[in-house]
This record gives sequence, structure tokens and C-alpha cells, in this order.
Amino acid sequence: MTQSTENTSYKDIKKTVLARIRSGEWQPDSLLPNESELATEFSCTRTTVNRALRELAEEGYLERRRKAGTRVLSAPQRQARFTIPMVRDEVEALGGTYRYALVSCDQKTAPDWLTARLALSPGQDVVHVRCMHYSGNTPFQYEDRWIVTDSVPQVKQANFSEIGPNEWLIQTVPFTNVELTFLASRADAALADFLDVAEGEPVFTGERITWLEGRPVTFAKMYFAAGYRMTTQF
Amino acid sequence: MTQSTENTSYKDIKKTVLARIRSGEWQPDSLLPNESELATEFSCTRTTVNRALRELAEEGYLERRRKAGTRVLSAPQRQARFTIPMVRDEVEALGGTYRYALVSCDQKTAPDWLTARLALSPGQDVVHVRCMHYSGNTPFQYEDRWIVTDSVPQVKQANFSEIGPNEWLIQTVPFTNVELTFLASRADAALADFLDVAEGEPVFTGERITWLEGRPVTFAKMYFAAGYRMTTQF
DNA sequence: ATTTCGTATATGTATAAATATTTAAAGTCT
DNA sequence: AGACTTTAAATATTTATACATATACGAAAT
Repeated sequence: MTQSTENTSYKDIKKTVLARIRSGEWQPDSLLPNESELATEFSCTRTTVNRALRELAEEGYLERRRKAGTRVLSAPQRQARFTIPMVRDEVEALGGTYRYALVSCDQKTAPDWLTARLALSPGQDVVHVRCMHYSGNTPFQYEDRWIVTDSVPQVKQANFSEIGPNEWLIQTVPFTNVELTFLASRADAALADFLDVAEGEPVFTGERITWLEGRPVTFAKMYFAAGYRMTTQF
Repeated sequence: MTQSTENTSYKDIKKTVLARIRSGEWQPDSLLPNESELATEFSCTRTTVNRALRELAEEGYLERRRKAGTRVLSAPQRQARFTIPMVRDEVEALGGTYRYALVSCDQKTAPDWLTARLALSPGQDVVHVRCMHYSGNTPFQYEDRWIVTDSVPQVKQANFSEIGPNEWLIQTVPFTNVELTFLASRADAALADFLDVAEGEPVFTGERITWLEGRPVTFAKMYFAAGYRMTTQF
């Protein structure tokens, strides 16, 4: 009954603007009318137009600069957003039963490559955890993780035989910055055994470095089982 | 001189809220004070608090529901955002000189696997383009692309000998939806030659399906040269 | 005990009106 | 011509206020 015939919500404006870009009415690189003019056109306030355009810029369709105005981006730099789930959730979402197994856990001095990679001081201690994540009895992911003892002193008391280091870390220490890398690597003999693939097979691999206020917390390599695909829609 | 001692911008509020979460003052799963109370505390309007909390929720730190309030997410589902650049830009950003070469371009009936993958009607026509992207004289990416003729009729007149199909598509047809997948695949003999790696080597691979208002536009497989790493920070 | 319904409450959005900030562009002075 | 300064135009943010909308929760009805 109270059906609104107005088209002036910021969402409607977003849709309209996007439609005009897609239809070619507003060509790439061209300047849009300014916020006030659009507010007049849509008979709403500039605030509402502002929100619509701000979000479209955030989504990578527009570029906005004070005084210069708002223009249509020629090559919409749409960003793919991947939600990085915890292994357990990912396995369960795929209908499997999650199982965790510790492979090894040692405290030692950081190897040179890790010292370099994380910009540690020479001789800093780390805890090295290797473990497996299964979906049922099928290997799902092999995890090779290093935790910087100085940044996470509690790790010396941690017991990773029942809980994975990732879940433990999330419950224990916050983080402020993350670097995430994906690549294709080769299964060496050991990894091939863990993941139950032939030696030399391609393995989808993720690397994750986590910092807390500039201090390195952990470096993890995650090797996924054969056939793994990381997908997103947008 | 005019240094503001106020801490009431929405950005300051975001920082403060985040700090309280990190310090444990606001525990995971706990409810935050409501917007009005926070507005009073920060001596600003509810609008400002709203924006701060809305963005923090967007960034994956908070969960908000009407009437239920705002609560701290226990496992912050921080999303990795990858900006997917065009090959040319990526090569140039790495300091290389971009070079493009067409390998083949044919119009044909869509193969069965593609018909299934894109939910085409049996017998629909596609243009199949294969091409290489180089950084200087080093192979950078091998691209294997299929363009649905019915969705992009202009493709029949397109000439891909000078311009890559991706750049052409971006200039020619808009898109509304994208599915992006990454995986590790094995270089077969042909691919190994193109990318100048040994047969059987792991190859970081992207697949991209693009739609325009529900109609499939294009399917592309992108095979990256050895050593490619896709990285993001957040 | 279970369902239905009403209502209060917290977030969501919009308006109107300022002030703040950035910066392109024009003007001024060597 | 080049360097600095001013101006004005656009976006960015905040305030104050109102109304909209979803929904948790409790009361009433079955």
C-alpha cells in the first residue's frame, strides 16, 4: 500500500549511475555532474548522492577527487574479495568432517631464510609447527608454520596436539597486518606423502605472514590437496 | 598550531573501537553500547558513530543487527582483497616492457565442456582466442579465451592481432558478474613450450567467467609463468 | 506448550545546513 | 619562463533531526 514510487535512496542512485555507465551514457574517463547537480536531478540531498558515489568509488567504478570532480574509471579496477576461512570451516562447508593431526612441534632458533623473510633479529627463537588438516580421511591441507616466540611468549606453553596453531593463534593473539600470497608449488617427496599425491605434482600453496603493530607474529605455508580451487564471485 | 585535540571524527572512533577490541576491553561476542550511548561518550552525533561502526562491520570486525545491536565478531572474517590488474599494467608495474602476441583465433561451435560450464544452449558459437603476454622477451602469461558470439556479436569483426582479447573486451562490453578461480595446474607439452618451462611443471592458473546481466560473455584461462606469486596486504 | 501478535528498541536511511579540506586553475611576482 | 600565492570549486565530514525498518522479546491467544 505504502509502496514508494520514489527512486531516491542511495541504493537507487547507485543503480542508476551504474546503469548510465554501462549504457555508455557516461563514457569512461568522462566527468560526472557534480554532487549538487545530481542531488537536484534526483531530488534528494547532496548527502545521499555523496553516499552513492562514495560507495561506487569504493567498489572501483569511479574516481573522485576534490575540486576535480568524479569521473568514470576507464578500466574498472574491480577488486576480487576472497574470504579466507579457517580450514575447519572450509572443510565443514564442503560437507566433510574436519580432523586435525599434529606432525611435529619444536622450539628452535629461526633459520636464516625466516630471519630474512620476517626481518627478525639474528638468533631469535621460533616455534615450528607442522600439521595436517583432513576432510574425513582425505588429506585437505598440510600446514607448515613458524611462530615468533618473542611476539607470542605464551606459545612456549601451548600444546598443539589437539588444537591447530591457527585456531590457537586466533584465540590468543590479535593481529594488525597480513600479507597473503598464492602460488603453485611442486610436491616434494615428503609433501607428496602427506597430501597423498605423486611426487612432483602441482600443489596450490598459500603463504601468510601476520604482524601485530609491526612485530612479526607468524609465518605459515599452507599446501592444499590436489584439485583445490580458490573461488570467488563478484 | 591549529592542532585538533578532538577525537571525534569517524576515523578516530574507528581507531578507538578497534583498540578496545584488540585490548580485550570489548570481548569477542560481546555487545557494544548502542550508537546513542557511544555518541554521548564521544560527544558527537549518532550519525558519526554509525559511519564508524558501519565501516568496521564492512571490514569484518563487527556484526550489526537491528534491535539486536552491535557485537564483536569472535573470529574476525577479514577478507583479502586482490586487485586484479590487466596483464599490461602488471608487467609494467614490475618494470618490464609489455608485449602481446596472438597465437590463434577461430570461430567455432562451443565444445561440450564449455557449453556445460557456461550453461550455453547446445550449438552456440564462440570465438576461441589463444595468446601470449610477455615481459620483454620473457613469457609472462598464456591466455586461452572463449568469447560467446551471441553475447558479443561485434567479436566476429574483431581483430586480435594487435590488441589482446581482454583489453578489447573491456573497451567493448561491460559486465555485471564475475567468477574468479585460482588453482595450480600442470604444464602439458604445449603450455610448457609457450611458458618456457619443463613439461609437468606446476603452473599458477586463473580462470575467469564473466557475465552481463545473466548472459555469459567470456571464459578465460590464464596460465602464469614459473615463479608467479599473487600477493596482497591488508 | 506453542503460536500469534504488538511493541519497544537498535540500526538504517534521509534531510537540511554548516564547516573542513583538498586541489585545479588563475593570478602575481620575480 | 618559473615559482609562489590566492581563489574558488568540488568533495569530505559533521551536526541536528526525523522517519523507516527489522526484530527480539514478552504478552495474549490458542
